[in-house]
Amino acid sequence: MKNREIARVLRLLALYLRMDGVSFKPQALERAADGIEAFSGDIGVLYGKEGIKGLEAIPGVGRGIAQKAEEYLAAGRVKDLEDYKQKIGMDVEEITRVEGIGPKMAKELWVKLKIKNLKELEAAARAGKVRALPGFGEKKESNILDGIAFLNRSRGRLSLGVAYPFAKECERIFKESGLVDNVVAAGSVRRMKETIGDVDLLVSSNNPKAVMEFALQSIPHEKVWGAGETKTSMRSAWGFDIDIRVVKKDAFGAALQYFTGSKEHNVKLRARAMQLGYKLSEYGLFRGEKLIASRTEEDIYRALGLRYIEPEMREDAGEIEAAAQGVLPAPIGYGDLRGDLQTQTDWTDGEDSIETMALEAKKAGLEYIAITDHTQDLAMTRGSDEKRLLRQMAEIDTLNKKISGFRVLKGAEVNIRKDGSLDIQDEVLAQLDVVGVSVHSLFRMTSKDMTERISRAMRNPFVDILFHPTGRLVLKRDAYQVDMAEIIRVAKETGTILEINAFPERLDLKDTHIRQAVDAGVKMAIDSDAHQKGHFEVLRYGIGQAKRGWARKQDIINTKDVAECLASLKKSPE
DNA sequence: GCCGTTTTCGGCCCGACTGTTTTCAGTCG
Repeated sequence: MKNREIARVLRLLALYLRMDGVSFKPQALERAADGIEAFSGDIGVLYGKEGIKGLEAIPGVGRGIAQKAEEYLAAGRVKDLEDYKQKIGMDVEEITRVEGIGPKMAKELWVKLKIKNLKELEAAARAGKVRALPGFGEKKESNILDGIAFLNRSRGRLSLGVAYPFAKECERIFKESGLVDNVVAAGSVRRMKETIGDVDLLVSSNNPKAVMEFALQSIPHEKVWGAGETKTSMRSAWGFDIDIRVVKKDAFGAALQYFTGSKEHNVKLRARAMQLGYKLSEYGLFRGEKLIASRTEEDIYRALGLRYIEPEMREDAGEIEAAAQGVLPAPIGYGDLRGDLQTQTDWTDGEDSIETMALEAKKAGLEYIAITDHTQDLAMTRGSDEKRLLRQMAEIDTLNKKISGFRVLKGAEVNIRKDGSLDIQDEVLAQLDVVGVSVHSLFRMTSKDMTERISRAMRNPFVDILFHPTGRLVLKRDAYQVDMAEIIRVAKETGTILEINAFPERLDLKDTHIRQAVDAGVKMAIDSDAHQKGHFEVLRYGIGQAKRGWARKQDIINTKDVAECLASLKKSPE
């Protein structure tokens, strides 16, 4: 599956063109990259079947870009891009990851200082060489160092949204090989951690040698770190490391438990085993030489006197103690959501129509969605004012008469202004089914000001849900300064729902905040924040975080049917 | 380079913020 590789190539080419000051072409390339990434099929297969014409059917892809995709599929490279790489010896992808540095400044850094990578940029900034460049200055230089420090903290980690699909793709490749009894991507992917260091693929087979050979052939990779009889490590073509381990069928459960981690969970679990007179390892649970359990994880936990602990909860956050006392809550399950309370459409920055989104959500097994397009302050998304919002509401009424067995709710993602007021009048908010609010500007306030700003919005009697409450972007930007304990307290006091935004670059609330909200008895909603029809699948990442935060089905309002869900929102005053 | 209830050429999301400026370019969302 080369969709993502091709999208990456197109985006990189766009970056180089921007450095050269080329206009419009970069947008076209980026749009095409979006289209290719959103395309549900395998672009290689599509090309094999329908050729260039097939590629051109993807939104944003015309003749020119289709030919680039063709070139990549055939040769694994695109000449235009290789020429640029030849000419500009800077890792532009890496440099522009620093917040505040775009293609133009990257070019300046290359031309004037011959900076090739992050390390050299950091050195130059420390030496005070960056501030001297035109358009740069002291403040910019210090922001660059901050940005690099943030990147270093997350170095080498991938977002769950990138790693998970590839982990599943690897599982599929092995399943279809016919060589294995079982295959599971263990490690932090299985625990649904928000970022992933590497992927541990665990395979059971009686023919390890064949499996290892198959791995080297079938997983696209750049480099092999080591290839032995039962373990192969490589740097995948997707840019992260994969370990593939083969174990015997009888020991699969023990190995799965061991390689799923977390390390801290396992340390505590082994200590418990020791106290009970056992020894626990990746080969099984033993009493002396005698094997007690190894076939399944359930067998092992049961033998240790524990209720089964789901992978997402294995972080040594009190789960072993709770399981031992029989008070570990059963977390929400992946099939429990019945609705989605945040989606965007082509009325603003989404790509698909209200109807397309509704039909796709229905196909994904949901019973209702709220349409929550942006409001007027977000001019760049063509956010709605009151008048346009009313028109959209009328359109939704018409649509609901047309679709059966599904309900489209009228909503909005209303902007919270600097002083905590909203950019839509209360009279119109009163007519919406779901009012979400969120912060989209002025992130650099003091914690006190930001907390007051958001609290004031939550106190509005028409406001139902606080969307992505902390504003963080995974691996990209820290949360704004805000007192979450106070936000949770005000949510409880006002009956405001807190969102678990499932979009992998947000995952906001994060797991630890979810746990705090659960403890405080605050209700939450898991939303996709879908911007196109293919995005409903991200809900699983939100559910994963909810599990990590010990949220039960009853803590999440969109596990209920539409009537009960609406009843969980604030009652709009008459 | 794409695309078309503005349709085969001529547009392309656009306003706020930041840090650098003395009138603005670059970045971000």
